Amino acid sequence: MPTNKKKTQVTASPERRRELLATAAEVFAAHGYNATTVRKIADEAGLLAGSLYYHFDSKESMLDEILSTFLDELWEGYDAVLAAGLGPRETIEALVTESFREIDRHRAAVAIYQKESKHLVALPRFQYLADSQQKFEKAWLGTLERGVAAHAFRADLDIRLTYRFVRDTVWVAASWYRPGGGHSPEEIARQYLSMVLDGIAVRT
Amino acid sequence: MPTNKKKTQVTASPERRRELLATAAEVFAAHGYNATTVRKIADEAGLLAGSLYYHFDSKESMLDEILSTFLDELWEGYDAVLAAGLGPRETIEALVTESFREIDRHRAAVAIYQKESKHLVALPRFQYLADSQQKFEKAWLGTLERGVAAHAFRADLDIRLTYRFVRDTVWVAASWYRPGGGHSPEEIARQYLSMVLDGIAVRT
DNA sequence: ATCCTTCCCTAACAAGTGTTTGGTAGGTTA
DNA sequence: TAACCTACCAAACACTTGTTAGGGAAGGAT
Repeated sequence: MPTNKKKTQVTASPERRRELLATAAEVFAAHGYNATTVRKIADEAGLLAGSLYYHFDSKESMLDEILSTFLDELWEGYDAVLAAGLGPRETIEALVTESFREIDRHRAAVAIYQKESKHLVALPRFQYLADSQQKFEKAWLGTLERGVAAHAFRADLDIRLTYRFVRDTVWVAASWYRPGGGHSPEEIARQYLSMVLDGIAVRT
Repeated sequence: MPTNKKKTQVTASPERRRELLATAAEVFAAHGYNATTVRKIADEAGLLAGSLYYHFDSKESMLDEILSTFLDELWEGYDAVLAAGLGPRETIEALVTESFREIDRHRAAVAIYQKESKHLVALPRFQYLADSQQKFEKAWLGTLERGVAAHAFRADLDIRLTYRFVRDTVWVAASWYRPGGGHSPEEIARQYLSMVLDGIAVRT
């Protein structure tokens, strides 16, 4: 959650920044960060490569700003859920629903995060990714443990495995989810929760 | 399943090829295909960049060979399962178990497939990726539908959403799975199936 | 009219990219 | 010994990469 200070040596309007970051995020998500040239971003945005450096001081800083603003918003939602004092099952439900809402709002950023965070975590500049991941694990794993203790969740499952499955399946949805594509985030969350909580098999 | 013909203008020993492909796959999986330079692969393998071109005719052809051999082996296993004439639930169980076995055997290739297949599908050279995905969807979706018809699986879930969830959750495991890390593929499959089929909530 | 700020362009840079060409050490075969 | 093959190296190639420097057009403020 404590992300980076955004020092840009420029007077620029924040509106234009957001526009450019949005198209950059789109391209990053579509082709991957490394495969994305700064010229391709500029092309998509309708200006020349060098002109991007009026708004940002490097390609990496664009990525940085995309990811950090996404994580800031994500934790705003998560913290609200965690502070609500819900029971374990209700907390899981709220976290999942909130996650799908974030995917809806930051589809590109989530896709980038999914693909690149594994390498970026090593870089000092992206330290906040490691922090976020740790906080993330603590929240989810803690809730699952609380649920097992309260006999809301089964005790015979490996809790770390369960955590990984739940976590990954939520976020990979960003790779196929398209806003306005028939399913609302809440609808997807409902279906997903129904499957994870109750299973897909018919109860006998 | 019908993959590429492997024309390499060289008399080379297939043993050395497999060695080099294995290290290339490792590097691709760790840093991503585009971020991986051919010099880094050569470095890791203990030779110079140009020497790789004695064994392969391009960086892309290495990727091609890695993915196609993986998919060939995968479909060998899948086809055997699908031809066994099992019931829907047993088919799902067998497919999931087989998938985790493939992740165990081809961890690097699966990780690469996960990250890169989305872009590669567009390239004519990797047409077989699209074919495989279609066949994959047909097998899984068909089995799920069969299960719903036979009252083995719940009828109130969106079957396409369920398919995506199940599919993704299986394969993302490649991002954290490490062979010889406490959990065998069969153990992971068992836990995963228990969760997906019966849910994590306590039955009331 | 002058100045200043904002936003972009032109043109180039140094480094790194995948790939090719020609050569060569060392073992195998004739 | 001579010819040959395998597997590599050394050095360069053409191109792409992220980034920078200097300039200029448009418009508001003075």
